[in-house]
Amino acid sequence: MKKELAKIYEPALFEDNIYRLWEDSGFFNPDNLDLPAGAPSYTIVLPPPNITAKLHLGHSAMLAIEDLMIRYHRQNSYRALWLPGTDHAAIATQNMVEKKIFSETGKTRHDLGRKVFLEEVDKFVAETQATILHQIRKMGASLDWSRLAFTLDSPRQQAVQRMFLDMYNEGVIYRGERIVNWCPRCHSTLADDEVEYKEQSAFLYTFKYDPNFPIAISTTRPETKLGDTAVAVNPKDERYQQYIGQEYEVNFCGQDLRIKIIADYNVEMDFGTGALGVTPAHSAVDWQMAEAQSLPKIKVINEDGLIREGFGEFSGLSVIAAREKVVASLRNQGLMIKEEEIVNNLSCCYRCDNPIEPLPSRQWFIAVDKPLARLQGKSLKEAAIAAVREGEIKFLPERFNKRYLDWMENLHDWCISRQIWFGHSIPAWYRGEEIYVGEEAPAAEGWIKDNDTLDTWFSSGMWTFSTLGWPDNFKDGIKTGDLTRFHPTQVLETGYEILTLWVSRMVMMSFFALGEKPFSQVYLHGTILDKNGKKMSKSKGNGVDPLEVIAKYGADAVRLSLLMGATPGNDSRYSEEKIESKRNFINKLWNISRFILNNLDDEILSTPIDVLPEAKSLSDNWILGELLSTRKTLATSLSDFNFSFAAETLYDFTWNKLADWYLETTKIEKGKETILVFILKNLLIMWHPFIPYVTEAIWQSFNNTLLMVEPWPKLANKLDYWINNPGKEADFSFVQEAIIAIRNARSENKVEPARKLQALVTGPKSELLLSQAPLIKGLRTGIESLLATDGPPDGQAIKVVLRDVDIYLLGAVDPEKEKARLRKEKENLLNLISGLRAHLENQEFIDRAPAHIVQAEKDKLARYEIELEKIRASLGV
RNA sequence: GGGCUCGUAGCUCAGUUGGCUAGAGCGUUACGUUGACAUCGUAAAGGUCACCCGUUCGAGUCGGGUCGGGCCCACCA
Repeated sequence: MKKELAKIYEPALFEDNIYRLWEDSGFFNPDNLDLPAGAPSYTIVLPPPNITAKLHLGHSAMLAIEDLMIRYHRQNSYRALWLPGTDHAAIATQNMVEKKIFSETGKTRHDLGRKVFLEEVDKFVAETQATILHQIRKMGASLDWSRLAFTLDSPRQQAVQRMFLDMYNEGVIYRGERIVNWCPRCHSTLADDEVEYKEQSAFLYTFKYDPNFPIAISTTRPETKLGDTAVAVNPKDERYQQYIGQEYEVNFCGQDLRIKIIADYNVEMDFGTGALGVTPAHSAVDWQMAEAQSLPKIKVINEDGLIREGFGEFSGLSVIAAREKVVASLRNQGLMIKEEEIVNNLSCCYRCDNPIEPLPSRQWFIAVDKPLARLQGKSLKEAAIAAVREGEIKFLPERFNKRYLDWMENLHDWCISRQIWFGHSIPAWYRGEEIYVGEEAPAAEGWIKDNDTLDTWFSSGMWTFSTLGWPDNFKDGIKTGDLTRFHPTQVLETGYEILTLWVSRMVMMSFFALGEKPFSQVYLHGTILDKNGKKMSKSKGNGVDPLEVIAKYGADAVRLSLLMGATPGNDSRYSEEKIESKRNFINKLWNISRFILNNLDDEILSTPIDVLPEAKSLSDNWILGELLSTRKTLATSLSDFNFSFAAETLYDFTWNKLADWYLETTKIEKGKETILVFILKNLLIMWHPFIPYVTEAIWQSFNNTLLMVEPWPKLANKLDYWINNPGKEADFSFVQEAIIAIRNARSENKVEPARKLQALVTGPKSELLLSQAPLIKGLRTGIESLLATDGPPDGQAIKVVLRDVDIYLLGAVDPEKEKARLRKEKENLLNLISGLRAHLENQEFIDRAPAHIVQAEKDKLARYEIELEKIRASLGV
């Protein structure tokens, strides 16, 4: 039974009910879809949002794009799985909760203790997670909630522990030292992106270690020079060639040092003296040089930012105090050559603003260069590079291939341990110098658990397979269950800013665990900026709450506004006007449907959808051709990830072709019911992945089935007929141009309502129109001759008629001007033709270009030649 | 410093491997409608496609350079 549609579409009245209807149907879960056994899978894992805060518009855009892909494939008989989840975001979450507790109670995490603090974090996580899941549902996202995951829930914890053990046993995970960013005040390490650089003025001191040392060095931190073991120069620097490889015993401010002169390309020749004192223990770059050259590493500074024991008068001093003392000593000895004030970047803690101290520290690492038997001798890095280079994994836009490969090729071992409390624990135990790795502590006494946790990207790197039942679904190298059916996934859709942080890690982790890629295609979306092109952020207060705009305009309008005008990898701007215009469109679609449904009865509505109705007039022919070519464009643009273009094509068809023209003709011409119902059903099916709510709401008013699982009708063979039908374009322009002609002709008199003319002029009722418009005799003859033609009308013929009509009606066209225009056009065509001929005679082009391009060029040439003939004829040549 | 990217109408952006008179939405103006449509329709105005040079029969599109935004990475010891 058909239900009456209201005059205005009010999203709030429908959305929640429809979401419930979808969810209750069970079809979000691909296991419940009625599909043949061999149906291909289509899997997307949702990039798990951080549970630090509620979602913003960027997330909404992500959801809109992914839901579009999933719904489209679900309709088209794929085993479509979209897997939801959230990320524990270790550091970010811990900071958030620490701040919250501190502002509420004035207590730090140390005051609470590890256990109580983690309970607080869990409370926070539960709250935000509920908010986030609610927001996701409001967007209409068709996620399979039965598979909901969290990077720190129990199945994921088991997976992470197992991964750590496997990697450790394979020698991929090892414990080693490296320079970390240490905040002496917070007593914790900082990730590279938590370090903030601040410009400050500092003194650059140039001096010699002692009078017998041949080279002067420059530094802003003389106190660290107590730990120097080398001086590095650029290998191309002629000044120092003779010293390279030599070793010197020096006494620097009372400390005996052994300094080797080494060559390294990282040294800039024109900075300072072009010679760099290498302090392996207190500079990341120097550490690398020391590793490369096997230099000893002397620790000078301790975890409190004080000079360590064993440095005589300097021991126990702060770095600043030690610096003053060293400088004074150098001045006294006459070793100081130059002191100049410069501006440099100071590394600071993002939390407390204090300068950070690079310190060596024992950490857990993943060896990215270790050859692995399970990867046929390739290292993780090599496997991850090969997958992209050989095209197994593709990026969109393609330019991110380069960024990925550049980053991968320069990748060093990945430090995975973090000195924070919230996160996956490290399954390692220590007793003195002994290390044991395993989930349970060894039976013997005295073993102490590793206190650190894992980098959050360790667990999110496993996201594509930890969510599909790994490791239980992976026995003896063979995938079972969900892993067989859904891995590798088809598409990873995410923001380009986490390409290196996340995407690259997923590739390595998947190759290690399963020996296969995690996904085939990576679609990278841009960032949603505010109206002025600025990033949205809490501190600026320019963020937009998706729930608010959904409440105001409906989820469909928000989705469509985020999909249209957004291209992969490019940022797009948010504006409320844009949402408003999409809201208006959705209402238009509602009213188109309402208009059609009001003119139909129940029987016709049950017409099978895969029966192409018969076209009885030019306008029928035209609109069906447009519908089917729109559908074709839509399918190709969707498979090319050209979402914006897909939506625009459909939008243009719906509004400019269907509503503005065809529906108007049906107000005059009756008997279009079967065509209208065919168009309406197809229209709703095609729009559904973009704007699921309104389309489902309309569909439900006259169907018992769910639009969500309504397949696109099979019309392939018919499609070609309509697309190749040359009448389809002509009819439209013919009508339009006729209207213009009529209006121009009658500008002095009263004008017939344009839309009536539009309708009348196309069909059998044109007689009526013509009798009312005696002025347009030329048009009449034209129409009559066209109507008399059998078969599809010739577009060119229509154009010729129209030109005649134009000239006749206006009487104002200067024949000379027209001739001049034609001459110019002729000139143009001649140029085109000779160019195309030359092109086609070029053997290189014929050999190298794909066949369809060559054919297209040939077709073009043929068209131009025909056109040229016509112009020649009208010029009387 | 290295790399990437963008510059098209007042604003936000399309422009599908170079092709006929460069498009859309919003905004502006005029006229017409208000029995599918918080309207809607028809039209108008508005662009040296940042600039220069080159390749080509032909450049918004390809190459080189200049200017101006944005992003990423590295980082001055």
